[in-house]
Amino acid sequence: MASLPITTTPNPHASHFKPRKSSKFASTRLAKLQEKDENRRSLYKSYFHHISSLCKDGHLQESVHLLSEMEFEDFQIGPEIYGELLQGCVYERALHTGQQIHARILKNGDFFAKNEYVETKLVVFYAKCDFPEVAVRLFHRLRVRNVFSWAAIVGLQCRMGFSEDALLGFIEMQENGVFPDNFVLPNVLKACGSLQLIGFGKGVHGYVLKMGFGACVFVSSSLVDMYGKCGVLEDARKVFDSMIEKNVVAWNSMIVGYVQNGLNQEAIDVFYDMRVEGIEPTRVTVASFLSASANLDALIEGKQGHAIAILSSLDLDNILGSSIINFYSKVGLIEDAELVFSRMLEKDVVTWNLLISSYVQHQQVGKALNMCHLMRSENLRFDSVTLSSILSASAVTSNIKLGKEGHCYCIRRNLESDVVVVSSVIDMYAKCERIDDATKVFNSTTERDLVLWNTLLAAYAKVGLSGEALKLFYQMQFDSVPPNVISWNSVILGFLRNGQVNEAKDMFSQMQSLGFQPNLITWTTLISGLAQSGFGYEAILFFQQMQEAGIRPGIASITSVLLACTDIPSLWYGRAIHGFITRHEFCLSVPVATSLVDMYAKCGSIDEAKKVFHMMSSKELPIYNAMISAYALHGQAVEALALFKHLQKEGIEPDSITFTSILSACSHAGLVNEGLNLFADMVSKHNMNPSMEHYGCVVSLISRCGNLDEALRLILTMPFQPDALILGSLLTACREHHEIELGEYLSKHLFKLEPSNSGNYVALSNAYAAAGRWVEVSNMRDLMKVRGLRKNPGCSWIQTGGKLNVFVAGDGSHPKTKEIYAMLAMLLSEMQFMGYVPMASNEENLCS
DNA sequence: ATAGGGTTAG
Repeated sequence: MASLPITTTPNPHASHFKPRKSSKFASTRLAKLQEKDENRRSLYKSYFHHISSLCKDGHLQESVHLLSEMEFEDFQIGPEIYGELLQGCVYERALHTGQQIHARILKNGDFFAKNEYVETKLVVFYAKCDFPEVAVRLFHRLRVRNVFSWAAIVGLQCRMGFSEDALLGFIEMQENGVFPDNFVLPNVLKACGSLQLIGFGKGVHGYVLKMGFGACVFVSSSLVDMYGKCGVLEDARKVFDSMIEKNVVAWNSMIVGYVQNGLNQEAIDVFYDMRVEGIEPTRVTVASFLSASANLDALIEGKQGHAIAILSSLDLDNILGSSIINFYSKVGLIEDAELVFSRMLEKDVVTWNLLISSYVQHQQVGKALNMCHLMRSENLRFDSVTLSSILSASAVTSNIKLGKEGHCYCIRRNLESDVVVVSSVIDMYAKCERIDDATKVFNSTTERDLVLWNTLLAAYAKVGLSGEALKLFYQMQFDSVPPNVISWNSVILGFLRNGQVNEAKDMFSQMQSLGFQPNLITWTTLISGLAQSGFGYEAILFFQQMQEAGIRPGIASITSVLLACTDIPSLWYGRAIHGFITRHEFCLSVPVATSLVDMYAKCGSIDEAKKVFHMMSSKELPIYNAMISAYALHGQAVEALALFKHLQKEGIEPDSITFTSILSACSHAGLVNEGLNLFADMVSKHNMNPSMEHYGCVVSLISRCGNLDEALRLILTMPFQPDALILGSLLTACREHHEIELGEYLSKHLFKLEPSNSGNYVALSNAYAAAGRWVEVSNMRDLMKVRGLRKNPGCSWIQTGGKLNVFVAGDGSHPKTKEIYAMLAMLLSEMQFMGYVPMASNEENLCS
């Protein structure tokens, strides 16, 4: 490389030597001297060659030793020797030795120090040793800045991350008449890449072609890399394809370019082409290929990558090792990730972080925290990535204590300036139901990226703060952060969670008209939200539209649409969707099978529920729970109890949901003793704290047997404030047992608790109806109207209206029979007017 | 000249 002409006269002082006397004596003396001089000169030459080859072979100390020998022999040392030594220091990155040589140069005076060759070499040396202060100072003192010193300084700026300065240097050297060569250009292109200055990069590309550097593999590989970093993969590919001679780096740059732009399949294709060409992969190749495999969840490819790494006996450094660990954790093979981790000799923060985040993502929070402790005992500090994982662990387990500790750590270590960390903090507070703290942290941030906005948006959406969510949605656009699909999905979810179905549908059509493609999650949000708000039929329609839009449903959309079938309820649609699942070869996973059992049970076909249940070869707790609950719903308490016993025989520990189902089975069947025994077992044998729901079952069990006082006592002694559901079940019992006074008392509370729950109004109306207090019944209906309560096919007004009809006026003897029929007929037409298709039971009730 | 990790929506 640096092949500056070496001074032809080894000793610079020799040229100043002039003989003064011309006598014969003098001339023999002169001849002797000249001979001696000749000897010294050849000795000098041999020293020089010796030093030079020692430096090239990396024997720096020996060559410095020779330098000392020469100084001792009183040789005048020329620039080329210092040059060789400094070059040796550059190879070895031997800063200290180089500084010693620098000192010797200075000691020898200006003549050497001001030599262009030596000066340039010093700049190159300090630059390559990443010593910018000295390198830049020496560079500025240079009288002549040649292409070598420019290259060194541009390269240094590039390495230090001062990309702008590197580009300014590139411009300045040209202004000074120095033409950038194939050593400067890769650095310039790297700077363009890291600044994503595609325009500048294209200009440099033009210069490359004009000056004929296109044939240099270093320059062309850098062009591929630059285009890749700027995201212009077509141009990267063009340069790559035009390369006559491609080395590994060129191939690697192409692969890396694809991976970094999410074109993982393309990266894999290039990798295979490279294999076909017989190019030996390097660690960079395999690491990038593994990234692509990890991103695609490509199990076979990734395993091949690991095998290639072993077969090519690439050593397992931090980066290759991390890539392998990353691949195994992304595809869920944690044991393999652990194995690679244990085989790595030197682990850094990234390696540890990978395993920690992998544990968190697979819900193994205990293991993750354990790894954190081990990492600390290895004297490695947590960085922002570690903290993101810890905060995420706190979020998934709703562990506010751990979350706060994590937040405090971030404050102490100044990690909260990292947007990703702040997003994790906000998400943690949101998931721990501290929405105010989440807002507070959000407001304290100055730099907000899309994910940060989306995190708070999602937090508001989840709890149904649709107004706040919408405000945030507009505010982010005001702050010139354009929303993405996730933002839209959150706004839609916010409306649905707040019961604003029309607004949600509105947002859905708005996003489409603005060119956003709804994705699987958008559709699932809508289907699930509609199903949960009692719009089962619409949910099914959306499910159908989703097929038309060419989106393949996921597990969540299938379970949601099955929930929609239970909401209508429609066995017909339920069966159709079951057929769809089978036709589209969805495997009968536990959540899908569970939803199917639930759907069949709630749509009235316990036999089909049983069929699905028995189809599952390996049964897990959720499906047992669904089946027990199915039996409960169908009043088959004996079967429910048998299944409950069977499940325990299988060694499966019942959970809180199991007890809810089995208690509700007892409650429906009026099995008071069994129910109370199970309730006692749950507390004493299974060490569970009964939830409100469990109390609810027991309350309804006792109260339906007519023991309303006992039920009320239980409500008053339980460790919760009674919720609407539990008061509602007592209210229902009041209706059945004609306890109007207690009913009215409970209703007052209920209307305060849940002013929009029509069920409560209906229950009280029914109690009034049972007592023949028709004025109150009609008052209740008006009250509902005034409060704007919705009526839909699921609204118990219609259903209980029907029941009421049978209950009170069934024999036609009641004096108000006619009015009741009129009211029911009106309800039915009102329902049809609102666009609902009446269910068979509505009409049946009316006819009876 | 090329290389590894963390955050948001059902």
